[in-house]
Amino acid sequence: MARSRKGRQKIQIVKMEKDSDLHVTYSKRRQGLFKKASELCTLCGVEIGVLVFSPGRKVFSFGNPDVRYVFNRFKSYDQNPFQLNEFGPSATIRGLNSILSQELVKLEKEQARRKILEKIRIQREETDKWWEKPPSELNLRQNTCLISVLENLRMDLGSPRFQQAMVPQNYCGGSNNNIVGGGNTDPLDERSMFENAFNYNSNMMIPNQGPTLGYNNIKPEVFDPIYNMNWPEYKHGPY
Amino acid sequence: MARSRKGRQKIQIVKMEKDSDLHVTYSKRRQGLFKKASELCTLCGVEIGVLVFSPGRKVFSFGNPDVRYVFNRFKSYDQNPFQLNEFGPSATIRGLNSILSQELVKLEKEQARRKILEKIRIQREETDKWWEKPPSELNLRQNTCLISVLENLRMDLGSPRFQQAMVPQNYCGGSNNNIVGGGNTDPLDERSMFENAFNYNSNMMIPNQGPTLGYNNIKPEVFDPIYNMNWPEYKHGPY
DNA sequence: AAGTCTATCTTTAGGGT
DNA sequence: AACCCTAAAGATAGACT
Repeated sequence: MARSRKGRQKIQIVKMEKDSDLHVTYSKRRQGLFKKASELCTLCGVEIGVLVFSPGRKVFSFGNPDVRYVFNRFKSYDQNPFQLNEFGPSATIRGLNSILSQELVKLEKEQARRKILEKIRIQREETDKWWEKPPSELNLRQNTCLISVLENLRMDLGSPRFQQAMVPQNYCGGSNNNIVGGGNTDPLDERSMFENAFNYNSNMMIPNQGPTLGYNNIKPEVFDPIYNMNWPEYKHGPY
Repeated sequence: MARSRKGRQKIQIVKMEKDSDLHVTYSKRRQGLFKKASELCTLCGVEIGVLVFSPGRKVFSFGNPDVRYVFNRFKSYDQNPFQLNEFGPSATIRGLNSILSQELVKLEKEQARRKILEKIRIQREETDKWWEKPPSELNLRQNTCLISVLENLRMDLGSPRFQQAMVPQNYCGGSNNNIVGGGNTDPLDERSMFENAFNYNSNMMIPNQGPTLGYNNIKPEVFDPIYNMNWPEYKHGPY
């Protein structure tokens, strides 16, 4: 109960040099950003997708209704020559413009739905932890996956980067502007790695009412990956 | 100089019903969101992509270094079976994991650079306002574009939605949850439409130092579309 | 539609546990 | 790393231009 703590200090908006501060600020502000996005979704009923690659090269996302959906919607705008290309649409076809994009949005929605349903179907069909089975029990797709993993492993065995990846190392900050840089969490901690592997949620807290889908005030065990994907599992490495 | 203006009032985070309030709040908060994203980029040196589809179905984006780049990076994570798939990577191939994703990131960077350079090349090669030329002067690509526009125009001429699009209308809010809804800006204002057509910036103000590329304290005439795309041109319809 | 103003709400830096 | 706490910084609702 000390009387005068320092309180918030003004900071310059420049790259933070101290690694531990950067960690903390990153986590706090990412959470803040997602909250703002969530509020904007709810207040204005808009669709938003946010992707953040942490300094540790992990992916965090916010999406309403879903990151993939939002970015795919963008992609079709991007590719639709009548809506937006580098020349812009002719003034003579402006009425067509809105119709086309409306149809595109409908189409996307349907396609996205189909894809999701198919994914769920496949997921149910194939049993858990297939990679732990003997190769003879794997289907073609799983075998192909395993084979190429082993191929690549063989090819990369001599590489110095592989040696590096095999010993524990912490995030190495400081060197800016190089997204390939940075390290891993301890690769010897197999349990946490294993848990990281799944599409767990990042325990995002949205204190107020969140967007239509995928959020609520409760911390769910697992976010529905259809509506929100946040990698990796929060507890084992948010950074 | 009235002594007591109301000041900020607390609001519930629920869909705003009054259309004019929603407009204002959307604009203010979108700006706030982008600023937060920008600050996070700079402070922590991370890569962020944000896409917002306004209630009027227009696209606004923030990206460091670029929305498309960030999404593509995400996509390769998404598709890379060793990094993140619905099963998760086997614990036995974890070292390979980081190497693969590092290589992928490098590859993406190179590919993105090539694409951008090619785009610039094409853009310079083809002259401005090609659609105003007689068809005989157009190249194959431009002609194909024009033809399909006309084809679609013919097909849709009878549609009631086309008739609608041809008369002025304002944004029609209220009906939630339907991204296909909403209207256009006045289609008779050809000048503004024409200006909208290009990848103009949305005059985003970033008071503090922005991310590495594409931002500064000045309001530029045209944002470099490589680093930031904000549609449509702000002055003629940000909503 | 965008900018200004201002009181007030919200976020967060810096510290502690 | 993930919480807590507090004071200050920052964002913004509401009103006006």
